[in-house]
Amino acid sequence: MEALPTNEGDPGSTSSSTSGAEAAAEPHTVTIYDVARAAGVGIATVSRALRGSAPVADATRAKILRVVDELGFRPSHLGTSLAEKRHAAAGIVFPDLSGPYYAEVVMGHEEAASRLGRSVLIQGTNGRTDPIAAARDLAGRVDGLVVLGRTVPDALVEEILAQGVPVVLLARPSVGNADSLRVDNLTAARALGEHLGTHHFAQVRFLGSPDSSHDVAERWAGIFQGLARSATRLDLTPCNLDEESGTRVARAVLAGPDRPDALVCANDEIALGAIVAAEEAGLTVGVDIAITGWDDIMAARHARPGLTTVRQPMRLLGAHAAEVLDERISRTRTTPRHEILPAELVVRSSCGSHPQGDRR
Amino acid sequence: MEALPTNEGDPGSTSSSTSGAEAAAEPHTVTIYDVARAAGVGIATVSRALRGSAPVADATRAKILRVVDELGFRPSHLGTSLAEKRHAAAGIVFPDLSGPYYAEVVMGHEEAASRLGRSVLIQGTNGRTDPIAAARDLAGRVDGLVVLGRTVPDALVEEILAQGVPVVLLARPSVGNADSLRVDNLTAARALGEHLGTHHFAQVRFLGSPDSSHDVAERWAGIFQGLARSATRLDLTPCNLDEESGTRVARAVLAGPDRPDALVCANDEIALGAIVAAEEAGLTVGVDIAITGWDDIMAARHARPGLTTVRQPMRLLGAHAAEVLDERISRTRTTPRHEILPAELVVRSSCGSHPQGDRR
DNA sequence: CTGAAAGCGCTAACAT
DNA sequence: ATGTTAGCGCTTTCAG
Repeated sequence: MEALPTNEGDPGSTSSSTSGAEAAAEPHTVTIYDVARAAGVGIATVSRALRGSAPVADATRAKILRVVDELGFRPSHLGTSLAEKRHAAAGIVFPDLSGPYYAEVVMGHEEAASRLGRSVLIQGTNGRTDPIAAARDLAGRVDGLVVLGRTVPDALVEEILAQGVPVVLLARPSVGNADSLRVDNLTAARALGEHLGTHHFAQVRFLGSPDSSHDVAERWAGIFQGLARSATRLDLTPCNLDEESGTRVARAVLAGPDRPDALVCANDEIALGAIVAAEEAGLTVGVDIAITGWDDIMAARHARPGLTTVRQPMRLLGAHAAEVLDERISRTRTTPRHEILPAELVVRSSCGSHPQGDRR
Repeated sequence: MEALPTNEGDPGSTSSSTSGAEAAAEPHTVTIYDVARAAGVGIATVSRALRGSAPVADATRAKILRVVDELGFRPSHLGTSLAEKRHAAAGIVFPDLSGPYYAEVVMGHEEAASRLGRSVLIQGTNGRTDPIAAARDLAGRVDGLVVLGRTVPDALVEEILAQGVPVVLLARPSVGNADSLRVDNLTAARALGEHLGTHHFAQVRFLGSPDSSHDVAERWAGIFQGLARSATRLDLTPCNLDEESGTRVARAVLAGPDRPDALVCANDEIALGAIVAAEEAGLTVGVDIAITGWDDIMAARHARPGLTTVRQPMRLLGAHAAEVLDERISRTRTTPRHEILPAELVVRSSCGSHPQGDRR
């Protein structure tokens, strides 16, 4: 297996031990006082020259800039922030096992927030002993917070809002006067349900736990509605949102009584896991059994058969959250905004239908 | 005194265990002074009671805690940090098109850093107009920085180190006395090369740009070495590290003269893109042509045929960086540490070999 | 146009 | 054990 030689006995000793002398003691960080003194002006003038908050004589400014450059002065963010009473940063909290979905949303957010001149702090709530404390702490270090899913309890959201920190809720019902962004799961789920109904499946099994997340609840409801008119039977088997759970649960479902001819999974990871289980059981996915996912993560389109799924605009969701948050932080808007982004049904061959956008 | 419930109706009320007086429009954020006054003590005592930095009489502490609760006091991170001269945060910079690889590393880092009591700031350098400025800015907001790839120029790394901010370099040659963490690309690449050589491929084509990244350079070198003893011919075609480029470049390569019977791609995304191109060309991957990737991202194992690749411990890389950085920040260690983590060759069927760890 | 000085909120001596 | 008082580094009146 992995007979890969780690590395030689040689512990990276290599390294340039540098000249040891210079790298060591940096006694005094350069402050605005140092610059002022060296330039023969007051600190206020330095501040003004650097941020252009007030007119400064050209000569003075030139001198200051030169000194700044010579001394390598970098204004302390801490000092600035304390004085300005703002962090120039936004935070984003995301839950549990962070799969591709959360990662995409976070990255999308970072890109947009960065463009808006705000740094972004991320905080997962995985193994955190106290996720509540972690979220509360984060709230104290940012000018605005994006909360993904049900990570943070409503009470805490209220508390954070009361502290004056704007909150944007993603994929979760609104709380207080927080903004919210969601994807139209219901419509897409209904479309998926109808699609399956049209193709005359006899027994559809939903893999997922509606009470574990609002998103999943909507998907389940939509599927239910979409199948309402057909003669299809619809059942539910609870399942966590990870691949391993998908495989395990699907394995049980396929081995049990009333074997369904379609597995509608709450997300792509479950579906990909289910595909493994189906193949194990000797079934040909897309022929003997239909399997669908949700999200359209990268692996969904590379799986064979291609996974029929519902595409969520993950990066956009994160990016849009940054914009919505920005309006609140900059007080451009003070009333809550609630938006619902559309999701798109992507039919590939895992559900046996005529593939569309699939390459096989 | 400051009870002026002038604001419009129905603020979330519920909230804290407060006496309800200050719930509405709080013009004045609760500071340590407010607590001290309300508790009839000095601010130092409040500080001591809250952080346990010195003994405080039980009665006093109790009173303070009660007041803190009533007023909903939360120490300002800004004030604390400025006084302590530390941010209690680490930063991580990652480059260009952030695919699954970077996301995994970042998430792994977040989890470990959080566990070490440090928040994490992320900074991509995608569309940033000025990535250098972005990185420099980040450096000013953290106690330590992780730099992924060649995002940040050496000179800037030196500058940041000189500011007294420890830096851990990931997948990149060390600079100054920064720590570095890398994956043993060379050994794994050699193993892959040998594997291919053993299977008697006639023409191997490497898809990737060795001069674009140190990692890619090592992979190319390793493949070269691994194939040295066989009669296999090895060529190189430059390619960016994304899927679309993979498809495009592979398309050209497969249509051109000297069609290779094996494509060794610099990462999984290129490989997945190449698979698309191969199938378009009517080739059966794993039979007519071998295709291999690098990283072992999620899609690699769900692709059909399963993608032969080299698994990088992505999350571990990020997590370990947090630990290495922590030693520097806490000054537990002052000499640079350079580590090389092992990578693992994962043979699946995309290279035509007997699958291992593949489900088909 | 520029300087002195008063904060921003908190920690940590230094005195009691 | 606890209060007083300096900072931490910067922004911003308030006076020239």
